[in-house]
Amino acid sequence: MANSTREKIIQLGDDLLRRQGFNAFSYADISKPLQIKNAAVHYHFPSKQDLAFAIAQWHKDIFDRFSHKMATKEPKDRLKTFLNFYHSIHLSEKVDIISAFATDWYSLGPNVQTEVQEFTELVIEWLTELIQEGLDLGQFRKIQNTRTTALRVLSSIFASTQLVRITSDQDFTRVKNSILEELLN
Amino acid sequence: MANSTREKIIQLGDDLLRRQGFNAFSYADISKPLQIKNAAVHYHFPSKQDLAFAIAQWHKDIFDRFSHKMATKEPKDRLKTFLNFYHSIHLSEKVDIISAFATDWYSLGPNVQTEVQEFTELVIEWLTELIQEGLDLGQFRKIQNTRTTALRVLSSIFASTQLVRITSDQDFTRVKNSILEELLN
DNA sequence: TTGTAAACCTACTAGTAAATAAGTAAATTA
DNA sequence: TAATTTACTTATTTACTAGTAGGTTTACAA
Repeated sequence: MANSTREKIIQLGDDLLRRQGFNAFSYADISKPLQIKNAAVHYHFPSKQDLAFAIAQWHKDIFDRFSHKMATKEPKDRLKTFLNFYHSIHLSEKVDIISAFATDWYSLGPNVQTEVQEFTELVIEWLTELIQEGLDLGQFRKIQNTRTTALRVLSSIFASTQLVRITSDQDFTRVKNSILEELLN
Repeated sequence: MANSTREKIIQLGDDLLRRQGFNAFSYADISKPLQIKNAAVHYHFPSKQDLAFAIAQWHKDIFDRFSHKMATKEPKDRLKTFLNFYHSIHLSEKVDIISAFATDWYSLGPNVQTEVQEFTELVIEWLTELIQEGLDLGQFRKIQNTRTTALRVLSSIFASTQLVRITSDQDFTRVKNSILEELLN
């Protein structure tokens, strides 16, 4: 059911959430492009919170599949793929899903918040393990505590998707390369 | 006129913008606490864009005074003061003004965008100069291109004000100390 | 063939959003 | 003192918001 209405709503909702923010889009912004009625969106997601929850869940699923597919690759390549993934986000004028949820944090219900927290922890742990493996294999340089390094990689990269909206495109590439240079031996 | 109604509106608007986002607060959220009417807010700021513009301008003024006051201090102390300033932001459950504007970027009119761009460039340049001076004085370690370093400091720190909403308080301190350790000799 | 459930639609409500028109009291200026 | 301006209020308007009640179509199962 890759192209079911439900799936289309989630994908478009995700797009709007990350492009404009949770409070900047309405059910009409979803129903119109999909050529369905307002009520049809409410049929699949009774409240906007339900939609937010589904979007968070969707990202958890995607990341799960991503990390499984990457499991066999070596740390260096995993990091590069991760950074390139964020590069594509920035090119599509969206921001990272974590920072999108973070800015609208106080508009989210408790169950959505929990889901986002779980997803974020998943990403941080994945990055932490990646860095630890890279260190063990001698591919990476030891900088600081692994979680701290993971946090700095994550925050640098996702702040960049926001910052480049204001400054210039080049600044993203700068930061991206700087992260690689810093870590790689 | 530090406590004029106009000033109060700007300060409360700034607070709401950075706590909830531009599209998550209304003129009622401003008028009620100030015990004035909706229309009184419109008297000072005919449109919400005008308010956003005034907030951006306000931050430019504040930063201007801040950088003048800091001009005589040495790079190391300037950086520490800068980081502590962001620490206080995070403690007040707000996010940095730049990232607040960045997330709601496509809700902003062109003149507001220009104002925000000018402010952001001001901060980046200030940081770049600070780092360059620190290097010249031998207080800082050379890592990369100075602007790149400035961008990484800025993005790390302001992403952290968002990220800690999701993860934990400790994570902010981690990142903050990591920035200092990385730069300082 | 009948029953049922999924996936909608039509039509609506109640509430809230930004914004405006017109009026007023108090202070400032000519 | 008269005229004007500042800083509001009262009272609306227009447009949109999330959300709902109830009806319709389609497909599939009993």
